[in-house]
Amino acid sequence: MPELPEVETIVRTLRPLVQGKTILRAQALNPGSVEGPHALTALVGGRIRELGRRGKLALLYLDGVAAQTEQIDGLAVHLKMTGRLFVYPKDTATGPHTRAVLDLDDGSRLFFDDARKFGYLRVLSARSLSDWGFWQKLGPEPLELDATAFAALFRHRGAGMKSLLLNQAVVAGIGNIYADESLFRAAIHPATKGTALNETQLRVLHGHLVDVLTESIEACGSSIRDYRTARGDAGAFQNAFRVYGRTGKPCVCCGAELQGVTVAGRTTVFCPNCQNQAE
DNA sequence: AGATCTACCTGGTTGC
DNA sequence: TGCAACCAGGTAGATC
Repeated sequence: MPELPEVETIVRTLRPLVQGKTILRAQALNPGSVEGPHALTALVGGRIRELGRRGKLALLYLDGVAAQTEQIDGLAVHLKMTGRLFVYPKDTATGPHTRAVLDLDDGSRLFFDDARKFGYLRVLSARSLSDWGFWQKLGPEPLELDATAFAALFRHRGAGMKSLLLNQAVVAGIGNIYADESLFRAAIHPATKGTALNETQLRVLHGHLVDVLTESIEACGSSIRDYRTARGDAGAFQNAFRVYGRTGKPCVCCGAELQGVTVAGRTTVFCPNCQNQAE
């Protein structure tokens, strides 16, 4: 389940494989995997200038493409649960879960594989972005915020912290894993309202969130099931989880049994002893 | 405003 | 062995 560190790792491993190459052919094997006003074929002729990331979106920026009268700026990819981006050698056959293929001018093939079809590709243009509510509402990048700016996002929010961290309009790129891990490290109960936390507690949370994201990026992300880097390697950060996926196991700090509950519609794991419920 | 529920989708796991 | 039930989870949209 790619969140910010996994998408960042994919972008970093993909960059040397595709940067500078030109897209000769673009096919959507599953039409439902392409969103927005443009067909995937609008990318043909574009040269991949740079790769980037925004929240959980991987971004390919293109030079030199215009579809009809519109300038095409690039491609956004949301991997959701099971999406993967892989570069294969010339003539590699598509697999049962390949949803889209970009053929590059050196013969290599960039596959978008997605078993569950939750993920999508979206061709970017001025029109495509202005139509895209999710993009327009995306909150700031957590690794680009200082503690003061981070705290300001939550201070006046009445919703629970877990729900706020998962809300991409509040802060971008956090999913279930890093929400649980950062709340545990900060000793904050997932249901604590933003308004119930003081400036110091929010600053502490910011520090732990930055740590957890940075450590995970250094470990090339967390591989639970499907996630792989663009080179096909598994990440290693799953070995550093303190709460995620550890329901019923002892807390690494106090030994209490970790509790699994549903918060904000998600499986949530926390330590009932270390993470006190604030009012 | 916030919480909760449902839909989307299907491979993997669990239970009988 | 076979198969049904259930789970994982990000986002959109509806409802309370």
